[in-house]
Amino acid sequence: MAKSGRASRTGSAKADTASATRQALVDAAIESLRFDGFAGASARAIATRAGVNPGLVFYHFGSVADLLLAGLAEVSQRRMARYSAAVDAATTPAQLVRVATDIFREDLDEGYATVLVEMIAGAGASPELGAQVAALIAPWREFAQRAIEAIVAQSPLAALVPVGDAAYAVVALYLGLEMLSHVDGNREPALRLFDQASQLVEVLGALTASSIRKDSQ
Amino acid sequence: MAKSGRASRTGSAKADTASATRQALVDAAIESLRFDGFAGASARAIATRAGVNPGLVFYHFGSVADLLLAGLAEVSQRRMARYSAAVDAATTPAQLVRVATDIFREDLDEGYATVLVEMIAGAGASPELGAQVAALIAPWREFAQRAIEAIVAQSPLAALVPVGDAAYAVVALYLGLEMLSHVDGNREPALRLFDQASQLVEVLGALTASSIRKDSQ
DNA sequence: GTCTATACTTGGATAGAC
DNA sequence: GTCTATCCAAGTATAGAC
Repeated sequence: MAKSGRASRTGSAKADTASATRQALVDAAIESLRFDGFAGASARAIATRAGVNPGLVFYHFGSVADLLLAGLAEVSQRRMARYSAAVDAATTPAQLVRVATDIFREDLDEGYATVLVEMIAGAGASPELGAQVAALIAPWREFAQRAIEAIVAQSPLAALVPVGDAAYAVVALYLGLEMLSHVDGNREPALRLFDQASQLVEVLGALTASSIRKDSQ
Repeated sequence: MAKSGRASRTGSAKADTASATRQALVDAAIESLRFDGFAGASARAIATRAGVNPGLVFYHFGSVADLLLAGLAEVSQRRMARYSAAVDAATTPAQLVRVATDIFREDLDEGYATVLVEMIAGAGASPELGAQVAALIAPWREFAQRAIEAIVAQSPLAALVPVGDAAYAVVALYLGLEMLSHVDGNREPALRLFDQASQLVEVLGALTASSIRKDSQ
């Protein structure tokens, strides 16, 4: 709460019904992407979930696509805050991967990953929408790149694969794991891979530490 | 040609117009998934591409979803033949990865990967369709697993990650790379990763060979 | 058996009410 | 400024023509 509270440009005293409607529509758009998919996320479907008239989609957002983009932007923002806080709190690479695993599990269970996948797949047919979705996921590539840099910092691994390419692969893997686990109705194989990545990082960390010890002898 | 030629159960001499219609619809469904996306692949859109009456979708396939599944099955079958032949021809792991890279490039350029991604993402909202799509991609997981087994055979790597999980990751990565490269309109980063995988396998192959030599000394 | 014309439903968008 | 009633286009599905 207290996010945008009252105080719109109209300064109306009547509890800012407009921004309440906007927010209800954005929340409903997210739900609809999750449960109806991009194909089923129509103005009617979204408005029904929000409990408002379908016309309000167009009044407040201009088009269904723009409302869906607002939904994706909100999910992206919420999750970026979550991931950022977790990454800042982690002190070792192994900790970082473990905490990322927990948040990824949330992404699967709460449908955030589904929203992202539906928007990317749905936007493929439209160049304009595609470009806007691409702009919204670009920060995630950068975020992944920073996280990877933190993991491989001062490690001989850094030279093996360019971190930009590695970040690209990590984001791609994230998307693919969501798709497979969602269509299979089974998230276990995906989570197992995260656990294995966690172990791999621990092993690499130990190797790097010992090689650094050797170097400084 | 000469695939099912004439000779339907009716035995009609008039060039089997029915199966020609069916094939035109399946081909159009594939095109529509590729260019219109799952959301845009309506009976009308597909029938227009095929140059036939929309009602024929329902006469021949019962529903749009079933026609789309037929399209996916056809793409899957065509590509499995292509991949299988290539894998059989490759004699070394490095060759295998290189040849897989070439076919993956085809998958991106010819839209086969798009068809798969659109169907998986589109099927997410419907449990029935989801299960059918899952059944169609299961053979790909098995195929990936066999290929990975061939690569890591007699290698110490085999013990690091279960091949089933590795196959799951490879398929997920394939799907994610298609999504990212499609939405970005740039396939280069994805192809670069394949090249790097190719180099990695060559390095691992050399390491394994030398360790085997050592073992047998 | 194959296909077309058409009925019916849902979706996108806006003119006008409040 | 906010919202609703309503119009038109597009989608699904089938009854009936050939």
